[in-house]
Amino acid sequence: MRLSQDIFFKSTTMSPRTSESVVKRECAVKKTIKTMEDFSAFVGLSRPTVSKYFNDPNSVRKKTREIIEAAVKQSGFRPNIFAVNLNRRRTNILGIIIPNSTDPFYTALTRRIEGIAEQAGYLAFVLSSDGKPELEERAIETFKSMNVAGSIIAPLGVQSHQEKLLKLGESIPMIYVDSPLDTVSPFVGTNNRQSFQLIVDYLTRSGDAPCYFGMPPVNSNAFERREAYSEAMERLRLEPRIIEVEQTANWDFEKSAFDATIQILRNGGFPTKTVLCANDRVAFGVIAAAFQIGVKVGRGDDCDLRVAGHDDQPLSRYMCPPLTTVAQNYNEIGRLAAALLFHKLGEHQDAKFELPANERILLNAEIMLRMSA
Amino acid sequence: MRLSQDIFFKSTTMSPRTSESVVKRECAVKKTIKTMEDFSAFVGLSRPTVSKYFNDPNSVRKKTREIIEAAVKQSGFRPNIFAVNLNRRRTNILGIIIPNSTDPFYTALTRRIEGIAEQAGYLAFVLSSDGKPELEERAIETFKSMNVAGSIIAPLGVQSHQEKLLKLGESIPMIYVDSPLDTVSPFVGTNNRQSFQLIVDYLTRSGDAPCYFGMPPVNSNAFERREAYSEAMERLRLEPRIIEVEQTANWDFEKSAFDATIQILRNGGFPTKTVLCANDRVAFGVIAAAFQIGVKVGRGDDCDLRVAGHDDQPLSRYMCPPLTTVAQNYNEIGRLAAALLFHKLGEHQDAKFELPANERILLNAEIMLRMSA
DNA sequence: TCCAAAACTTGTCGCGCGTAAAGATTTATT
DNA sequence: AATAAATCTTTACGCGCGACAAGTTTTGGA
Repeated sequence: MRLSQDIFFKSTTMSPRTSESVVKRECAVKKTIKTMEDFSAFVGLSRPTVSKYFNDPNSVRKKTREIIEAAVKQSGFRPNIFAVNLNRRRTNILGIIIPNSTDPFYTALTRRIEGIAEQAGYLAFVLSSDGKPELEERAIETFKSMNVAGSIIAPLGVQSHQEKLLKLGESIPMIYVDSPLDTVSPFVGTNNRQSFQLIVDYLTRSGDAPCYFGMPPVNSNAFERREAYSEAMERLRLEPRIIEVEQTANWDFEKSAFDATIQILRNGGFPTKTVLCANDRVAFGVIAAAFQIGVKVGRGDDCDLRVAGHDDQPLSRYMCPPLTTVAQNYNEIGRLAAALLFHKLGEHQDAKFELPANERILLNAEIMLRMSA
Repeated sequence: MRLSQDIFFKSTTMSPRTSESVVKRECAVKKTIKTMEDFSAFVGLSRPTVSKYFNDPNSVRKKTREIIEAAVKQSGFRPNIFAVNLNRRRTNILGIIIPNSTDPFYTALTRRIEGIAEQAGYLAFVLSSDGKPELEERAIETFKSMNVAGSIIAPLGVQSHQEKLLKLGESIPMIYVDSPLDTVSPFVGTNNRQSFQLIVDYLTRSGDAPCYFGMPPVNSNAFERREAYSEAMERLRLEPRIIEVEQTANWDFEKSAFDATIQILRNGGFPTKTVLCANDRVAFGVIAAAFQIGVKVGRGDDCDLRVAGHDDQPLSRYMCPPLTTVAQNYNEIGRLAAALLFHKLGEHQDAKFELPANERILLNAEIMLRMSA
């Protein structure tokens, strides 16, 4: 055992290599171990070695690793995050920005990414732009001041301060999810064309052709999905019927859809007996309004209206009636966004990862047939 | 103007006090300002003065403040978060732990706290324990390694590693929300006794006395609410009727309630025509199951079953039928938790804040009468 | 047994900033 | 105009750790 003698408590009291009583040792642990210096004295190794371990456990000998791990378990020591990241070439922080922290779609996506990040040794820091471009900008600046290793962003789209985002993108790798910022930046999301063709096809075959109930123009999906609907309809040589909705970037989808539907149903109803909504939350509003007006939603003979959504929110299957929708694969979106980011960071990927040349990934969606349409 | 001459770009090229062309200045900005040293040279002030400004803008003269603020706006400079927090007595980070990141109740609460924290100059770091005690523990250790100034935690309760939490509580101020960790730690939450008395009273007056449909035992609310229901019933000299549900700590409330309800309705139905659920998400599951079985939910004469919830989730009003429930005031919970924390941190409070001696705050809930009961 | 490679050691520097002390300058007060 | 108070500047240190260099010990293979 090679222990320097200048730290009083070490050799006999604290080293896990000694066989002192656990009680006594734990006392010492609680009182003293604050820094990696303390900790390295505790384990009886030099600080650089311990530092190496924390940066890459495999960079030290197995025996050494086991000694350190035992000591970590015993003392609960963890390197100070600020000190670690102050002096690193690249921090181990990932920045995530979502536009709405109460929307289950984004929280589910976030959760997935957090998990992957943690496994890869990164800490995910999540900020919400809360639908406001200025908050999105603030979040970006926060991440810049944190020198994040990379960032995954679900942008506000048209409202986003594109220059700022692109400028940040120059200094750190950024991946966009959910809705693209532009036509060239790395992106992972759902193929709206495919998903809307899927649902339009189904609705058309099984009943009335759908009209389209849009979402507020909060991001580019609002436009893309409307276009995708129109294309799918034209492909079937049907005339698209788009319901005009309020064009303010309001994230309270349910409420605006509810209010609009009440108006519509009181003034002659929808142009067709089938309504395809831009997303599930819009559909929730439509269904609730129909219920309250007394219009029966569903695909039975006794029903007045079919309603379909898009996204497959966690609650969609528990609606009355359960919502027919298209499932966005947020697990895959999260996984691929993380994979794309790690690829740009030069991280080792477990599975073989085929990177599309243009760094843009569009995932297919899956139709969820339920009772609402 | 007192500018040291040892930094080439300063006086003529970069100082905002000079009247150089904006173009030229912006070039300089982009290229060079990385540290507070750079920035202080840019504004033509000393670094300690600039440092003082960032710690408390009011600690410098108004004129100085304006100069710095203009330069901040122009350069976008923000002090490196890691460096700032490495050397501070107390960091400006608040740690928030919630048990489920996809539950709108917690996300709404979190959002509120984030906003308040930001206004007070703190950065809220949110971690989810995802229902798992080991993740809750990890989160605590992460916060410890970040030396967070304070923490707001919605604990897993019985499952929580109480010792760890209490140990952390010794070194940093901690406030518990939603469900208490024990009977003495600072806490802000809803008064389950009051809220359940409210809804039980209402349900009893307006129809059948309710039976109680519990939530999985994920935290102490599960027990407290059941007790609160029983008390409210006994007060009315009615016999409590509690439906036995699966006793695993499963956060997929809707699914477990849905499955259980299907079973119940197929085997003779509920003991009474009114079901009071431990929370709204449970009620969602019950309502969905009733719908699919063909049992009509609502308070009309043509209805078979009344269902009430607790919490007033954002979607509750859009259920079919809209859910009668009790609204937890998460705005107030968030505000008071933050206020309590800031009080312990010795922060100045805007409004007068009456601190209860035992640091425990129970808020009354408000009944939301809708169509489901 | 010997030797080179691997793994460790000691020592030092600096990341970007907070903080404190001591001196210089500006501002407000009389 | 003179003086005190407020505000600034200069200088210096250290937070906890990553990174690197140079020296020492351990390890494993022939």
